Amino acid sequence: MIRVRVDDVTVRPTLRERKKQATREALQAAALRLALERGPDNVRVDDIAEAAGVSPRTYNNYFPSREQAIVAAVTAQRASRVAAAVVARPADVGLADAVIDAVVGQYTDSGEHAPEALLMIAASPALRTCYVDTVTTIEGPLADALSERCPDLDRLTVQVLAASVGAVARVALGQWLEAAHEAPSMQGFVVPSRSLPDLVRAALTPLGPALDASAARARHAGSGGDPAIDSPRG
Amino acid sequence: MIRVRVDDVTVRPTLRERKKQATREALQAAALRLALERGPDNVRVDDIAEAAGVSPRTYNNYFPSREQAIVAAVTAQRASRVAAAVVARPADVGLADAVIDAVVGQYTDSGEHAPEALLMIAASPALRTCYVDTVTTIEGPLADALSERCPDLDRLTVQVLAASVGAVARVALGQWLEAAHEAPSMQGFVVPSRSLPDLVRAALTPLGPALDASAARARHAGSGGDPAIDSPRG
DNA sequence: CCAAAAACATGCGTGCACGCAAGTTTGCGT
DNA sequence: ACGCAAACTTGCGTGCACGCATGTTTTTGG
Repeated sequence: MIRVRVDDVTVRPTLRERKKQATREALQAAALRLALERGPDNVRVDDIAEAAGVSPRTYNNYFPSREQAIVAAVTAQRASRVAAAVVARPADVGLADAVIDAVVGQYTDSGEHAPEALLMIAASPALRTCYVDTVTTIEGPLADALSERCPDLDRLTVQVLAASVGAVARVALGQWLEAAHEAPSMQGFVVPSRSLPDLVRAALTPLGPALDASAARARHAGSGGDPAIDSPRG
Repeated sequence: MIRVRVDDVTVRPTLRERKKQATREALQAAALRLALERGPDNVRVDDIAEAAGVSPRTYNNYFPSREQAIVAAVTAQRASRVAAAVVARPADVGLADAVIDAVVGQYTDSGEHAPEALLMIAASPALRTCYVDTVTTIEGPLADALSERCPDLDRLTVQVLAASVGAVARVALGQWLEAAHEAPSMQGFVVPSRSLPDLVRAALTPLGPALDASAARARHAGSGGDPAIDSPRG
């Protein structure tokens, strides 16, 4: 049974929320399946809506663009997983390592999804752009996770750090997809395609000093400072 | 006479390019003027096209969305100015200071544009989103500027740093616009609106260590091999 | 268990982005 | 000066995102 944790109690979602979730998942699944069958350009929103058993208008109540429905099947719940991974790291590892490992971890075991879906996404510019843009989804949850791990960090700083991590992940993902869809023998010196986890880690590494420096600064000014207004995402 | 500098020589743009630039500026100006006159929601693309003397279809050859034409009048050339400012800083100032000052500088003297335009943008969610998204434009030129300033930085690192700066500027701008469009008398503890340059500087500050650390690493690993790669943790 | 209220699904109409296939203008070599 | 090729503009058709009004389902308060 599906439950979500809210305010230290697990509550069963209402009927309404369960139905919405079911519809959403049906749309995601239908969109991905049809896109894989016919190719991304030969799928109309009407087809997806019909396959999911809802009206075309309802489709747009769930997804703001056609591409997002296709991509969502692959990226669902990634944001919350990253956030959970950040707070789950032991408290004695540095902030930079915690964040980097958490993000990298989400791209190592991505094998649950059909690799053909990633190939299709890499092949279509529109889907690639949409897929890359979904990484910004992690900013909010990641900011919350950073606040939970370093309560002395002010809100602006956590937003800044979360946005940076998101942007960097976006760059890494973009580069990887670009390398993945191009012919493997681009004239050149650069290695055509590193493994995605390695690329993500290499991309996030330059950000490490910023994360650790912020954490250190927060520890210092921590117990003396103003009781800042840090209500998580109100 | 308008000239652009390319490869150490100033060349006069061809007639074609001058016309394109004129059309683009006409569209920008018309879009901004009509939006200010009637309000952003009462301007159709046909109106803008007609006011600029081109067909509606041509409009979309220049701008991929209606909002971008309005916003472009305010944000034109910002990217290249930031990049130029970065490389123009004396070589003895640190990379972090150079970048932060360059970005902050672009938001201090923004007074050339009518402040009413910014108010309108702040008031319309669609325009706000579009305006905030334009800061990603600086990523490319900024990456080039970073490479020019620190030639030993590998391409991935400069892209990562540029993307982070862009993301942070986006956060700062978003917060400022959010604060600017809300009622000025939000009863509360938080200062309703810091000045934009101060906010941008405060937002970029946590990123400083990452910039300086990358510059230091590049300097010291200088003419060597594989930059910015950590051994994968254990 | 029932009625009022809130949330949601749906149909319709509008405006917009963009591919395509013309027609037109500009650039450039001879 | 001439003519060809490339680039640009334009009209048309299609698919999509979304506001609005309406009927339907779920929640809530008694």
